[in-house]
Amino acid sequence: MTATKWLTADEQRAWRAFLEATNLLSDTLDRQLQQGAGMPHAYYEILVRLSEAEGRAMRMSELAERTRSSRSRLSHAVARLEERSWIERVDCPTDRRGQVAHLTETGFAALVAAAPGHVAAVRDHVIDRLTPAQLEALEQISRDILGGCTAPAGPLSAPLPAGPATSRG
Amino acid sequence: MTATKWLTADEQRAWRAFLEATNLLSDTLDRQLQQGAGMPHAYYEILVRLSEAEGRAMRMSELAERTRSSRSRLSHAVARLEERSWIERVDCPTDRRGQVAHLTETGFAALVAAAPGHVAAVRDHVIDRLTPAQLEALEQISRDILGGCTAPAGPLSAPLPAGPATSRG
DNA sequence: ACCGTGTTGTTGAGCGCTCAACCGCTGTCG
DNA sequence: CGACAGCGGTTGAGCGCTCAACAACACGGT
Repeated sequence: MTATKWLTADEQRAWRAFLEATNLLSDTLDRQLQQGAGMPHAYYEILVRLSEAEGRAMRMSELAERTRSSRSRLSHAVARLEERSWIERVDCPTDRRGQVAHLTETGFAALVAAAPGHVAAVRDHVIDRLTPAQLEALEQISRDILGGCTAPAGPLSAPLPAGPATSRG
Repeated sequence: MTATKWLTADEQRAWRAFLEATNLLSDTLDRQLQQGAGMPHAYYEILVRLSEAEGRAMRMSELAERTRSSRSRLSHAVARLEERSWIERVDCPTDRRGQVAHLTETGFAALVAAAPGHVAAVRDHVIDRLTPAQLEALEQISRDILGGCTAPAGPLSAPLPAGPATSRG
C-alpha cells in the first residue's frame, strides 16, 4: 500500500501505443479469420498445435498448456470444434480420466484452407512492417513480458519452488 | 492468389512469442482489474478517457474513436456502466441524434480506486521488465503496426484517399 | 483394501463482444 | 418545401470466455 508509482510521460506514451496496437491487431486478425475461414483466432491456434503434434493428437491437458488457455476454455472450444467434425475426442488409453483431442481430416483441411489468408494478414499487419532488428527486439520483449505473467485459471499461479516439471511421459 | 509467402523460422519464433505474450498479458491484466476493481479492462479504458475529457464528458461517437471500439460495443458498455451509475447519458444539445457520456462522481471514484492496482500490474508485467531502450523500441513497433490495422466495424475501413479528417469541432 | 488428496476434464450461468438490422435526425439537393 | 442519402446510436441474437462447482479417476499413505 505504499504510494503508487505512476507511469512517466514516456512510459504512458509507450504503454498506450502498445495497448492500442495489440487490441486493434487482435481485432483485425480475429475478423480476418472469422470472415475468411469462419473460425476465431483461438480455434485456429488449437488446430495449428494439433496439426503439429505426433499423430495430430494431444491430451487435452497438454493442449491447454501449449495454447496457454484454461482447461475450461479448451473444453468448450473442443466441444464446438467437435460439432464441426474438425476434432474428435478419444479416451486416453493410459489414464481413464484423460481425453485425447484428435484433428480429423476435415479439420486439417479447414486449417490448410485458412492458413494462407491468415499468414498474409500477419505479414501485412506485422511482419512486413517491421525490420529484422525490430522483429528480434519484439521477440525479446515478448519473452521478457511472458516471464511475469500468471497462467490462466487454476492455482498453478503459485511460484512453483522447484517443481519436478510436468514431464509429459 | 499467388503462392503463399510463409513465415521464416525467425519470423515464426518472433510471431509466436509475441502472440503468447500479448494474449497472456491481456488475460492477466483483465483478471487483475476484474478481481481488484470489478471491471474489465475495456471499461477501465472508457473511464480513463472520460476522466481526461473536458467536463469528464464526451460524445459517444468520439469516445468510440478514442477507445478504438465499435459504436455497438461502446453502446453496450456504456449501458452497463450506466447501470452501475458510473456514467450517465445526456442528450447532446447541438445534435438531437447525439448522446454525451458523462462520468459521474461515483464513476470517477471507481476509477481512482482501480488505478493503483492496475498501474502496479502494468509495471510488474511490462514496464519494469523492459529497459528504456526496449520501451522506446516497443512504442515504435506499436506505431508501425497500428498503421496497418483496419478500424473496427463499419465501412470506415476504406482507404480514405485524403479525407478532410474527422476534425472534432 | 480403504481413505483422502490432487488431477483431469466437463458443465452451466453470466457477461462482453460482434454482426446485422433498425430508428430518428441531419444536411443537401432539386 | 419534400425527398433522400448518410450519420449517430441502439438493439437483439449468437458466440466465446470466465468462474465456480462438480464428477470421475489416480495415487499416496496406513
